[in-house]
Amino acid sequence: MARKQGSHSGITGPKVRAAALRLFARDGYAAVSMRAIAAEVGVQAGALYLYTPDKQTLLFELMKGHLEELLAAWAAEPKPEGAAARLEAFARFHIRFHLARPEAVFLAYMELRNLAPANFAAIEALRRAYEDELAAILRDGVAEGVFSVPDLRLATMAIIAMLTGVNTWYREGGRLDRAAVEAIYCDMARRMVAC
Amino acid sequence: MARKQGSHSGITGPKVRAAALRLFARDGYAAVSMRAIAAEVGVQAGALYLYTPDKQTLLFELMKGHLEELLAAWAAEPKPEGAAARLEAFARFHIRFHLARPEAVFLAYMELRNLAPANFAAIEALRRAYEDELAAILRDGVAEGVFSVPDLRLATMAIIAMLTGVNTWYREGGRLDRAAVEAIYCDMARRMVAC
DNA sequence: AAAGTAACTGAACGCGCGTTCAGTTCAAGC
DNA sequence: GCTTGAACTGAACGCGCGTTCAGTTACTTT
Repeated sequence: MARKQGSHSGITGPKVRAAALRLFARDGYAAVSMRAIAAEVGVQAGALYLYTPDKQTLLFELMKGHLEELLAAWAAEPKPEGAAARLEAFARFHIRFHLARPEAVFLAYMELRNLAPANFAAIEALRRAYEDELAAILRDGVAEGVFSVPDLRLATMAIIAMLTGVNTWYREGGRLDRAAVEAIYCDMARRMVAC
Repeated sequence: MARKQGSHSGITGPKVRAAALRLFARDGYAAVSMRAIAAEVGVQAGALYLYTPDKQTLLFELMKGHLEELLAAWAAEPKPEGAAARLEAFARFHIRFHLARPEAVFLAYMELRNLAPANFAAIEALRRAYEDELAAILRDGVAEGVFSVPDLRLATMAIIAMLTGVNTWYREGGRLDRAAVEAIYCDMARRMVAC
C-alpha cells in the first residue's frame, strides 16, 4: 500500500507524547482512546505500542516528565541571597513555568487517580520534592527573622495552591499580561509570610 | 421473580445520587458506568433512567446541587459588621463547608470538562456568583480603608484557590484538626489583604 | 540486487458501554 | 379480590474499547 509523506521520519515518538498530552488534557485520560491518539498522530492504533507498553504508562510518563522538568528548571534557576528574594524568585518562576505548560499542569493535577498505585507514589514523591523547595525558603525566612508563618507546611501548601490557581483563570490576551500577574501574585505571597 | 427487601421504599432517587457522587468522585465521570452506579444502589442499570434522563444530566444535577447548596449556606451565614470580620467569616465558612463535602467539591472542580456547553455555562455562573461574594467583601474592605489589594479580582481568585487547596491535603486525624486549620488559613487570608 | 530491519497496517479478540423497552412484580385504592 | 400504576428486571441494540500480531512497506547496508 502507498505510504504517505513523512513516514519513517523517526519523530513519531515525540508526536505520540504531544498528541496524548493534548488529548488527555482536553478530554481526560479515561475519555481518550488509543485510536483517537493514533488518529491525531496519523497512524493506526497498533503503531502506538511501538512507543509505549500501554495507555497507563503513556499517562505516567507524561506526568513524570512534567514534574522532572519542573524540578530541573527550578534547580537551574539562579537563587538570590536572602529568603525574601528567594520567595520572589520562586513565585515568579512557578507562575512563569506553569503558565507556559497549561496542558501538562492540568494533567498532573487532574489525572492522579488514573495512576496505578506504584506510579502514583512516584508522582507524589516528585511533587513533594517541589513543595519542599518552597518549604525550605520559608524555613530560612523564619530563621532570618524576615518571615513569620503560623505553620510551615500549611503556608507552603497555601502559597502553592494560590500560585497554581492562576492556571485556572489566566487567558492570553486578557486584562493583565503575565508580567503583571507575576508581580501581583508575588506581592500577595510576600504579604502572607512577611512579619 | 422474588423481590428483595427494601424494594418500593421510595428512596431510590437519593440513593442513585449518593452512589453517583461517590463513584464519580472516586473514579471520574468517564470511568464510571451506569451499571456500576446501579450495582452500588442495588438495581439494574435500566432502573436508573427512572431518576435521570441520562448520565450527563446526573453529573450536572450533582454539581448544580452542590453549588446551590454552597450559595444558600453562605447566604444563611451571619454577616458581622466590618469587612475584616466578614473576611474571617467567609474563610472559616469556606473551609468548613468544603471539608464537610470533599466528594462534591472534587467533582465540581474536576468534571467541568464533561459538561455539555449549556450545563457548563450554568455551573460557571453559580461559581462566579460565589466568587462575587468574596470580591464584595474585599471591595468593602478597601473602601473602609482596612484592606489594600493590588487587584480585586486576582486577590479574590488567590484567596479562593488558597482556601480550596485545603481539600487536597487535609485528612481526618492528621496533625491539625479542622478548627486549627480554619484559624491558620484565616490568618493567612487576612495577611494577604491587610494594609 | 539481495538481505536485513525498523515502522507501520489492518484485522481480529472478547468485553463493556449508554440506552431502550416489553414484560414482571408488588403495594395501594377501590 | 380486582384493578391500577409505579418500580424494576433482563435482554438486547450497535458501537468502540485496549491490546495483539502476522503481514507489508520503505529504507539502509552490503
